[in-house]
Amino acid sequence: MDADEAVETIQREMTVFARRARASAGRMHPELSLVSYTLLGHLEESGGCRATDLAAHYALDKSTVSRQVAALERARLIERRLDADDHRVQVLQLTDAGSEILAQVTDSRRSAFRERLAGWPEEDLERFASYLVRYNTSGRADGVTSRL
Amino acid sequence: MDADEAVETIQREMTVFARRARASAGRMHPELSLVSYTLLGHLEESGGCRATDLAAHYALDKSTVSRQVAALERARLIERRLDADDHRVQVLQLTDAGSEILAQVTDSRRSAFRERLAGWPEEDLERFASYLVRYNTSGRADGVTSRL
DNA sequence: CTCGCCTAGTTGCATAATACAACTTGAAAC
DNA sequence: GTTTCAAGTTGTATTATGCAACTAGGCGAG
Repeated sequence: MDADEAVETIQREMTVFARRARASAGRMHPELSLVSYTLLGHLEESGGCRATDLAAHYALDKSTVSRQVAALERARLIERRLDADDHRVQVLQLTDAGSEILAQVTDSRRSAFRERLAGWPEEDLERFASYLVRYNTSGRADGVTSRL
Repeated sequence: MDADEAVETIQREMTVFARRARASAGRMHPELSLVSYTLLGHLEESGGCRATDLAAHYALDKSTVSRQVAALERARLIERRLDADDHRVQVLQLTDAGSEILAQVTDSRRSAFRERLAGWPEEDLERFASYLVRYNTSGRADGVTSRL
């Protein structure tokens, strides 16, 4: 395999993965869509952020994020509080219930991944993980170059 | 990083990728959605297959595939012909126009990927590609264990 | 052969995610 | 102060999707 072929394969396989993820995300966890799940995950990682940050990170329209956030708040999984300095800004944070649900979904997804990755040598797992990180961080997270 | 951490990272990063792909797929190529693109791609790879095969491969409902296929046929990108042996079966194949469009979209996606992967050592590209292939084929393509 | 069952595909219906545009409100610049 | 910009919300339309009910063709048991 040469570099061109490798790029081609990466393109195709990432697309297949994305396609399957999209098709099946809702079925594993009807209580939490892929979108909701990733939004909660980002809130956990970041320790709280603005709706605009979420929109930029995932290349979503702010209206979409607004509605998702509203739904998550209705479900008592996140809370909003007004930023003390700038009253336009709502800082979003996980509630205890949100953290718990997120942990549950993460666990069950992890089981599925573990099963999928069973039998891989540890060295390969670690290299695969580092490649994915490198790939995802190689584009800026503001949506400009992350549109793949 | 130990194996558990690696699995965790792979899970998170694959999810981020899937999320971004979903969010932005339609914007790069308004003329061909991610779904349509992958369906055409599969037809090219397989050299023609049934709607049911597409549904199984991507874990989609047959009704969804039926409608997508109808749209692709309306756009003259694919053709159906009845299987000679089994008249329930429609074999789907790319038209010349379909092949051409697919090639164009593939090219432009490839450019974006190349840019994204610029600077990666060839060795890493090849290993990344092989990991993705291994990951995607580790589940059967019939949707039973591919629901990630 | 015929009846019951299976498979491939279509269509009706409801839902969810999404984008875009118009709007509100608050901050900041001048 | 007025204009300009940024954060969010809401109205509207579109699209992808799943499920259920349906049609039509093949297959096996009797």
